[in-house]
Amino acid sequence: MSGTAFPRLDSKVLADDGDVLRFCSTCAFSQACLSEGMDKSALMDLHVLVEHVGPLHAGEHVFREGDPFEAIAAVRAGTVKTYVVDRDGHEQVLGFHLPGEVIGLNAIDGDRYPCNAVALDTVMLCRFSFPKISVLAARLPGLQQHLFRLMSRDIGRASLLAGDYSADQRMAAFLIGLSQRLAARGFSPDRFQLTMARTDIANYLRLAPETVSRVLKRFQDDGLLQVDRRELELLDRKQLEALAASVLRH
Amino acid sequence: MSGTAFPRLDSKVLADDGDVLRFCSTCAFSQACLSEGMDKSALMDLHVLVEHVGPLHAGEHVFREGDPFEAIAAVRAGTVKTYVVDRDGHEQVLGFHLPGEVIGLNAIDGDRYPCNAVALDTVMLCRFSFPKISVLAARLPGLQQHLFRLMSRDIGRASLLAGDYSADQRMAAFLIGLSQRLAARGFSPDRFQLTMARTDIANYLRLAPETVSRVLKRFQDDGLLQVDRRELELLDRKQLEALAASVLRH
DNA sequence: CGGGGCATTGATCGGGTTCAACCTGCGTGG
DNA sequence: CCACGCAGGTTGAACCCGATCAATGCCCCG
Repeated sequence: MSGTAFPRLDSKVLADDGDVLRFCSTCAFSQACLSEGMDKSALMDLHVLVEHVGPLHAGEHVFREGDPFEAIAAVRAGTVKTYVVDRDGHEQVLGFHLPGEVIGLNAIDGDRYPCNAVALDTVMLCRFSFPKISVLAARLPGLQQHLFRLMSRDIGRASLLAGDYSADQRMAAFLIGLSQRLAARGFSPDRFQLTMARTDIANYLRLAPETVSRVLKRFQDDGLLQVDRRELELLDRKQLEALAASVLRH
Repeated sequence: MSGTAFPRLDSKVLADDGDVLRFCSTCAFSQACLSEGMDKSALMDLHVLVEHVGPLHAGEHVFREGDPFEAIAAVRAGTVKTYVVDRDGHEQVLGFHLPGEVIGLNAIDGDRYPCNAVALDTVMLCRFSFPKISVLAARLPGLQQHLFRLMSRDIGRASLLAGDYSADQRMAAFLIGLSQRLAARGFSPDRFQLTMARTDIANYLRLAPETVSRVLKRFQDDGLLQVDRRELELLDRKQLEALAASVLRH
């Protein structure tokens, strides 16, 4: 459980190309590239450099801070938490990564990962060697464009939570954001699981765990949502969106 | 003063190639590309698509939120502030951009600029058409790599201030960061001008302007620095760095 | 049944905001 | 040349949101 999963390559899923393609047809990264103007043969080039990693189980690390940077990865299933730990041992959660989202982009500047990435539940990944995908991106404008966009999006996303918002605004933005991202991947936007612990949410939103509890409770009392342990249902999306608006900048 | 400077092209500086090169030899963007493994002829390709913009004067905008995105720009001289304004009119400062730094990277995902960029003093820019530089990046691995690194760096930088740090830590990190970036561009790391207003610093650090005043005063009383209006001298770098350490993650 | 980790709830505390007044340098016009 | 105005900056006092500390509750798993 303290080992790192990235170096390991689950080679049997690479047994034959047909298998790879079948697997990868569900990989959102490839699909997004397609929509960015890549043709079928280009997609083949992309697929041959994919390594399928997983399943990883809750608590297993994808990579750790300081590991040599070689690859980015697209989440295919599950949730990955990225975080850093400061010298006094406090954990700072950088983000939660759902299926279809890419991790490791913040490592490109530098030869080592600047943060940890850990599976919160059972996680499947597509791993892309960064040197190789760089070379490929030079040949495939659609891929280059896609990478540029992904990184640009992360820059914007990172500044979102930097604002000085109230606990209510932060929590609403977190829930609405989660809902939207899940919806984009075909999951229900109104009923979903919080795959992360309260303390993780708190660390991510820069709040105390107690505050997370209280805000969720108040939201429930006010009829905005229904929460039971990690099961969540959004009841008044309008009002939550209104709260989240200034954070998400609609 | 309410117009946008980006569309305008100061064509006379493009009169002949020699002139462009002379101008651009001071452009940090090109220099960084060189160090990223680009050869001389590749640099020429880069230079022919540069447009030199400026001088812009304090208060003039480089671009505004919602403007169609066409180009990124490297600051050659002066300071550029990027910011957004939320619906209730509160300004949120995203960053200050010194000579050698690139603005507009967060616009790549989307066809419009997601923020405003304004000159804080007299500013000179190198403007790079993004479609053109993308095409060029596909031919020049060094350039592609450089763009990837720039964006990756911004992702990391953006999450820096997202942590919940004390006012002292934020201010120290701001000053040390500024000092380091100025030093990297050949300016004095110990004596420099705060080109931005106190309220800008406050908005950037998510503090009240009053807090910025008080912290600066206390730092001065404690002998950490000397500040007079916008003139600043760092006196005890060690201690400031110690304060800033957890923010800057050394 | 017992234990341990996570979550909730209550009481208190404190850093930073807010509100308000005042200061200070500088440009402007009489 | 000085009075005025004004924007940016500073200082002081009260307040408030969220943190912290402490205790209790609740599941899940052994």
